Amino acid sequence: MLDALEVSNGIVAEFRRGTFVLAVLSRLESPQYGYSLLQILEDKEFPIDANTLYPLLRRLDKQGLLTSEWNTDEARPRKYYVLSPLGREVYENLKKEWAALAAQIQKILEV
Amino acid sequence: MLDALEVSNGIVAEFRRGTFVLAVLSRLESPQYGYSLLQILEDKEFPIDANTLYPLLRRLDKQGLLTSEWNTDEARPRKYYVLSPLGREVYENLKKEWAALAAQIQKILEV
DNA sequence: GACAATAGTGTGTGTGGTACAGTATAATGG
DNA sequence: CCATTATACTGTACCACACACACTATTGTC
Repeated sequence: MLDALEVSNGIVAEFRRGTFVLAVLSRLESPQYGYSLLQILEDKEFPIDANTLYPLLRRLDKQGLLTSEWNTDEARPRKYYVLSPLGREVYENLKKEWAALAAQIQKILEV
Repeated sequence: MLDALEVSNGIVAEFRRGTFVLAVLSRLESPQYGYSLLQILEDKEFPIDANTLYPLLRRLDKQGLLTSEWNTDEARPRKYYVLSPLGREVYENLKKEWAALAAQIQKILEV
C-alpha cells in the first residue's frame, strides 16, 4: 500500500511534467546543448532527468519549435538547440497561458 | 504545418492535464457525483471533458484517494465520490507542492 | 413521440515520460 | 598509464494516462 507522500509525489511529478516544455523553452533564447541545459536547470532548482530532456529536445526540434546544429569545432561534438521563430512565438504564448492557469488554480484552491 | 496557436494549445493542454487531479480533489471535500463535478468545474472556468473526468474518478477511487458510493434513493442512480482520509492528506500536500512549483516557474520565467 | 439533458460504463488508441542499453571521447586520480 | 568519472549524446521499448468512441438507460421538455 502506498502512503500519502508516495502518492503525492507521483501527482507532483504530473504537475512538473506539464511544465518541462516551458522551462526548456525559457532557457533557449540563446543556444544551448543538452548537457548544458541539464546543468542550467539543475542550478535553477528545476532538475530534469537526462532521459526526459534528450527525447524532449528531439521532439521540440521535430515540431519546429527549435532549430538544431552540430558543433564539431570544439573538443567534443555538441548538438546546439535554439528557439526558432515559431518557438519564440509559442514561448510568448505559453508565458501568458501559464499565468492564466496559475490564476485559475489559485481561485479554485481558495474557496 | 501547425501554426503557433495550435502548437501552444497542445502544450497548454499538457499544463492543464497535470492539474486535473488537484482541481478534482479540491471539489471533493463534500460528496459529488461525476456529472455535478463536470458542472461545478465548468462554472469555475476549469472545464474538464467528461471522457477525462469519469476515468479519472475511477482511478482516484482505485488508488484510495476517494471513496465511492452509489445513491439509488434519488430519481436517478448516482455514484457519489468524496475524499478519503488518505485523499485529504494528499490534497493538503498537493496544495503546498503546487505553490512551490508555481514559485519555481515564476523564477525561471523572470530571468 | 422526439429530442435534449442527465449519468454513467467499457474499451481502444496515441502521446509522451521514463527506463535501459549502447556508443564514444575527455579529464582526473592513483 | 590505467581505471574511473564526467561529458554528450542516440535508439528503442514500455507503461500510464488523457481522450475518443461506442454504448446503455432514464428523466424532463417541447
